[in-house]
Amino acid sequence: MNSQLAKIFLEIAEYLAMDNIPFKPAAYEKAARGIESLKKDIEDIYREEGLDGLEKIPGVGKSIAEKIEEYIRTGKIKYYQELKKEYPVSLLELSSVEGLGPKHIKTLYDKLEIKDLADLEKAAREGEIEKLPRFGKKVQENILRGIEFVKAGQGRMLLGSALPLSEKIKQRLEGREEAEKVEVAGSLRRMKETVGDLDILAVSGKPEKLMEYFCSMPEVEAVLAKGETKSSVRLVQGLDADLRIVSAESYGSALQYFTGSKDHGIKLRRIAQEKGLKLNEYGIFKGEKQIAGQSEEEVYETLGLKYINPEIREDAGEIEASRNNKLPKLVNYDEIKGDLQMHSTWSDGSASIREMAQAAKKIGYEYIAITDHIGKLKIAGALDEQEVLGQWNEIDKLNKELDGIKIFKGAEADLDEKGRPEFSEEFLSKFDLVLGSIHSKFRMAKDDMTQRLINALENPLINIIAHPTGRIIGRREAISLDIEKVIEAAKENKKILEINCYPDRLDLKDQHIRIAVEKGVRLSLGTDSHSPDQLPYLKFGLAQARRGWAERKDIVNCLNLGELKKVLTN
DNA sequence: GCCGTTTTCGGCCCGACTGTTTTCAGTCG
Repeated sequence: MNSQLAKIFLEIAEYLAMDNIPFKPAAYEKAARGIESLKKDIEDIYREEGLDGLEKIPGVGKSIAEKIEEYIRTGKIKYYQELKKEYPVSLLELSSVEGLGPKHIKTLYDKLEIKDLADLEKAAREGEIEKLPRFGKKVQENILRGIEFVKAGQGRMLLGSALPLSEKIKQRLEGREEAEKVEVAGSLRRMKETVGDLDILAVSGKPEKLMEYFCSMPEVEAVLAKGETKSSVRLVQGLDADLRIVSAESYGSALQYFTGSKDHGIKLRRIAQEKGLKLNEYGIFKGEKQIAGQSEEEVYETLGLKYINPEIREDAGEIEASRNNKLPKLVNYDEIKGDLQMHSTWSDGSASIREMAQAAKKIGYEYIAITDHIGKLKIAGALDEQEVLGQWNEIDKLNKELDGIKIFKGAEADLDEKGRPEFSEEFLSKFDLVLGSIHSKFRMAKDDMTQRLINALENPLINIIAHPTGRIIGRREAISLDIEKVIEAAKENKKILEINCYPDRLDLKDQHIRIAVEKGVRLSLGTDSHSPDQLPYLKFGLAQARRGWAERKDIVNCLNLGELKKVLTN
């Protein structure tokens, strides 16, 4: 419901922009972003708090709240349908083509009756588009290229894939003598779970040379735009990358500007205005004079703010917290002492327990939990009781033999439709820690599913709920769940919720983490590694934790061995 | 249409690049 509504409002924004109506498009876009980043189902908000609740959503006022109400009640929004009637075009589909905006789309419809991607492609191939006023041959070619890109289904890339790619490009640029400084900005620096493109910032005394190199890197498939300070390329990996070059005195303000988020930046510039200053990517200006901009710290300080970590720059209260000196002290990577979910060859992993433990020790961990699947279900080579005994035997031996790393006897127990672990209670009580997780019956009704997890949380034999919402980014929807009730149940039963670090899971996600943190529910980080090379996935889960405002005290992996044992036996 | 340490009206972030034009509209982030 949330993303459906967000899409409708984005489309309304496009319609209004087509007619050159000022300011309203930005208002609808902001409302769409506000709805998209909600922590709760918008239907629940409406049911519990009515129109007043809706108006509390950032960017939503009286008029849009009423439209949301109308949609929840009738499944339709009259205003939207009238716009749609006037211009029966697939707006979001068309505007997903790079370089195609509302004005062009209007012209294309008015002159050529182009309604969707198929119409667009046909007209472009037949050479109709270049004949239009203010269009030309190049526009037509760009449209055809853009259509290819959309059709290739290239959308956002997982953080887990984009981060290594950006590192590689960063290293390439850093290897050039004309590059004085290179940094990856954008949503990647904010460590969002997926990124739409790579934003790279550089300081250089010879920008032309660096631009030239950037546009000719082996990863570049096509150059979309090339200028003195800004270029844009399409990478063979199916992602766009932008390079912006600024001078050293503008580095901080440029980094701030290109890191975003959009709403965070807008609010900062408003604050600058209120102080009679101007903030842009080149610095903070008092009249013509630059008074800050070398470093991000300086930019925030000049605006009367404490430095804000990139992960929480979402205009979700961080600016107010910064002003009042109430920012969280975000959990750091060097505070992590172990990994609490991984698999071995005993179930579906590809490495032995010894190999996993040795790799973990090399990272510097104090402990790991081996959490192979157990139970009757044949998923992922689940162990039966006899096999569990064998595994414990091996873990006991390794714990005696290996110094400096403790291996916990863990298990990932499948939860049935009532939230019961499918394994004997006698055995479960002997594990050091038990993860309960859902691997089947993903489509239960919301109330039943919520109760399923609450039951599991009330079970004294279960310590942690693993990947609580079951989503797989880009492939599987999260289970239908009242997340607040689940978090509440975790609190009441003093249980732990997992942040699964696997790049396509990241579950709980940032917004859920923030609710858990606010309620004081403890969280665990588990990579769900199936081989040693996956242990570094921890940083992706940690990034989500930071995006959810988690501090050291919120993450059980920050406890030392003794402290953690105590928590697990409670 | 939204919003308020200039509050219920009058503002609304800011600049680079492209392509089609001879000064700028459109798009993007």
